[in-house]
Amino acid sequence: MATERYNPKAAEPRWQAVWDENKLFETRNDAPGEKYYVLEMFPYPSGRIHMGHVRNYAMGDVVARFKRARGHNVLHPMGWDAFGMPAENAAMQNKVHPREWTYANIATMRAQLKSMGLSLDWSREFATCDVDYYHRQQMLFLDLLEKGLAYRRKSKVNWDPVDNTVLANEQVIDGRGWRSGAPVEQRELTQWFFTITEFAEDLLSALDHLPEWPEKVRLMQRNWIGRSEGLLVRWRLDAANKPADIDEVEVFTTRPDTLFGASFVAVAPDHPLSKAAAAGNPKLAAFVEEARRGGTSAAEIETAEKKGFDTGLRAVHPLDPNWTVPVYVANFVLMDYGTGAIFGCPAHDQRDLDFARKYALPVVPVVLPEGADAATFDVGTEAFTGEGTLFHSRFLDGLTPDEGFDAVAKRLEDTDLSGRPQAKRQVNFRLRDWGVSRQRYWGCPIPVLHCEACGVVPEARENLPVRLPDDIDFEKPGNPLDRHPTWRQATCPQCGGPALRETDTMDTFVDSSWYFARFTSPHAAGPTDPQIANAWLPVNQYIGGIEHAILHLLYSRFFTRAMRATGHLDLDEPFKGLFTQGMVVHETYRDGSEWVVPADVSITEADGARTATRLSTGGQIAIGSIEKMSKSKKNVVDPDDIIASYGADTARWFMLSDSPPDRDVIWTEAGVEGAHRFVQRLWRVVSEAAPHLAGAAEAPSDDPAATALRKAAHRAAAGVTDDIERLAFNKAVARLYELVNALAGPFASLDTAAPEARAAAREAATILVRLVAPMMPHLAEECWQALGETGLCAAAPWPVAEPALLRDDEVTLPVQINGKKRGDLTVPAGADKAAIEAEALALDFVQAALGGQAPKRVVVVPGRIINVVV
RNA sequence: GCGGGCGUGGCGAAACGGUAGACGCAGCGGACUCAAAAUCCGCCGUAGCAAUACGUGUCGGUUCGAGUCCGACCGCCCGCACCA
Repeated sequence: MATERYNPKAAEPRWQAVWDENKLFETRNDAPGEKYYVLEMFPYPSGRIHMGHVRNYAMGDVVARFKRARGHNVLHPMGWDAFGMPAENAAMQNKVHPREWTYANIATMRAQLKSMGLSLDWSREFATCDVDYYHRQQMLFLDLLEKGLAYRRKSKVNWDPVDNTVLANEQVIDGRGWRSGAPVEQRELTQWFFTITEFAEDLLSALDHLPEWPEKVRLMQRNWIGRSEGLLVRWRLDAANKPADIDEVEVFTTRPDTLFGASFVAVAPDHPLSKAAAAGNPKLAAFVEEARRGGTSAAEIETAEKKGFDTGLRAVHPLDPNWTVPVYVANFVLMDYGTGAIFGCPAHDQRDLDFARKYALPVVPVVLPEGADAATFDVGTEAFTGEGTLFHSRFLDGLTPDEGFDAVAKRLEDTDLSGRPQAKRQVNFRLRDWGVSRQRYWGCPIPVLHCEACGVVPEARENLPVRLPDDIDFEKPGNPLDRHPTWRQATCPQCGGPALRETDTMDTFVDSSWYFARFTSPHAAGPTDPQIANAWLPVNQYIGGIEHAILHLLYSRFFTRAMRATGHLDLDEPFKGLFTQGMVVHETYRDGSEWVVPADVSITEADGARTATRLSTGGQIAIGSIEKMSKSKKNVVDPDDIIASYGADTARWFMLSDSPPDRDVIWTEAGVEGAHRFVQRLWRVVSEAAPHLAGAAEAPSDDPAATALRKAAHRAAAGVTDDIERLAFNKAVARLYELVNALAGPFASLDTAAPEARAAAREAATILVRLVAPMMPHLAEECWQALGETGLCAAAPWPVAEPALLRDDEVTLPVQINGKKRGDLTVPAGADKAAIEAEALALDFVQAALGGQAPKRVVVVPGRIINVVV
């Protein structure tokens, strides 16, 4: 009997409407069931969704639907990371207000997401540019300010000359702005900062307690935080020619054990000592000036030649008052790491060695590699940084570097030259405070005022929100808030006098650092309802791209701690489980120098060679490498097109099949068609069987055919459950193909089957449909209905496998001779080793291999294998 | 340079130390059809008619047994990189 083909175009909107009407995915905070919070990184409303979104949200939706079916109270919200530069760029290019542009994009993208049939709670939706949201963010800012977690200081900043704004260190990639790609310059500005460094130690050590995070991400964060243990050591300046008001220079070192190999001290160009020394030395002043300016771009700094200038000053060795070393100003010493001063031990640090060779400074090895001869050991052009034994080091001789570290620390901590210890242990971090000031319009205004009388004053809470003005112009570069005629004018909440508003807005990474908390009570008067937020958080499963491994995830971890400090949350870690999915990649096509979109390309295959024809011209074009879908290479496939021609279920299924979710998936037309074939096949198998299942008996019988069906279904249930639990969607997909393959034959002959066999078939069909439902929810509803099941499949409980059906009565074991498989042996499931061994040894081919001899050894692993060693 | 990951058919990939290649894509053969599409059945690592042999980047090791564990090397991908 032929059935109608499944028509997703009709079915998908219909089921989406039914779910909506039933408010199936609206989550009540007090609903029964263990809470489970699934979250995918919310999108930036750039205009349209792309395949990366489809993959991300398909995965999250599988988890959400699965957990819901398992009886959890699932929170699965969606919102918009809506502030940011592209809206301003659009405003400049198209004369459209950023707000209009943003909300129009949101409307488009919301409709696209809805067409995917995601089980989202849209009642909790918000955009970070909603006044409601940034109002709460301003409250948070004032709380942070009050607690000393936000502060203002003058600092060198990364200035993006194209976007005309400041960038955080994290936003500078290879010396270029992460968004504009322009070489970043260094400028000095007064900026707002969050004290992320206060939490450095905790942010680092807590990584050890995030077992459900990818090791890769934890490692990247560890490196970013960059903890190093060292010693602060004060070097007195030789009294002979020191500057009047500076007596000493403090250096930070992680290798105090190599102090006896010291041959110079170097300070940063910005160091007070540089300035003092340059005062009476025009040449030095010129060097300092050049070094400070020298290469404003970070890229230049990295490749810049390492240069120094001898100040003529001498520093006294902390362990020998009669030993002095020259003090240099060096362009590679950074003022904002450690103390801005180092001592150089050329033998055991490559950079110091290069420097010493260049300026003819002594190179004295003090760590002897194992096996080397103390009398002859010398470093050539390569510094020795390995383990060994200290020598040429007086009281440290014979110690290991670690022991030497401790010995020096002890000696200098105790030494008391001027009423203070000469050194102290210190832990330094590479992590810097998070600069959040942005000189942009389309962001959350920083709610402070500048009063001539009172200085920087927080806006009064009753005056919040500080709203963005609507009437702005983007005719000129720079920050439109700065030149707004009236917006800046305000009243000082302290003295009542006139004050000017801060015109910096917050980095958009602030917006995304707490949105997951806001979702738990999106209408709360404060930033969160702490009780509700604490009940939902941490997010059980967070899913997004690896590109956020440092920025967004580190900021969110900090913000969660900051929100704890300000009483809005009571936890440290926002995301218990993190999954970073791979990208969607596609072949590229090129017509001469022009990239061609896949929709304009037809691929033909003959004799293993593939040729591409451009549809619009009929000409043959080149097939290029497989790359991340991007507008620049035009290798993008629009999700709308796919959904229109195949349906959302096909797109979802394809995204989940084939590639493991953490790896890149290659989007191919053939793959999508394969996925769609399965959609139709599943529909055919179920819908053609359905009429025969209506009259099924209540209980399945235990005849072999019925049991085989039941076993197949229950095994798949156990396997798919396990796979989804581990986010191995590709394996779950494979298992479902297997199940359908196993059911198709028996289902085709149901018209002659006994009622009991039909009962087994019915059970298998309902299990199959429910297993498929998280991935292809519309098709599942359609099948569910065809099977005559009541209620919605999306509300049906997850199938539970019966353990009895997962066991076999008999097992077939491979029999190996000397580790090579030579045959099989079928034994009862519970057979003991001795019985199996006896049976195996009686096999013809085993006897033949033995040739009358006794086996050297027989390995029997019940349920696994038999290996006869002859 | 440092750190991490990965190398398995034509392709995407499976495989608690236990039958390598499940499942899908592509391909090949057949059925149905006037024909095509769709669908169904079968084949599909290499060599060989076959029995069989050889096969998980290379070389070595551990083991009754290695894609999996250990060592060395080769290649690719990703992250970080004046951090004292």
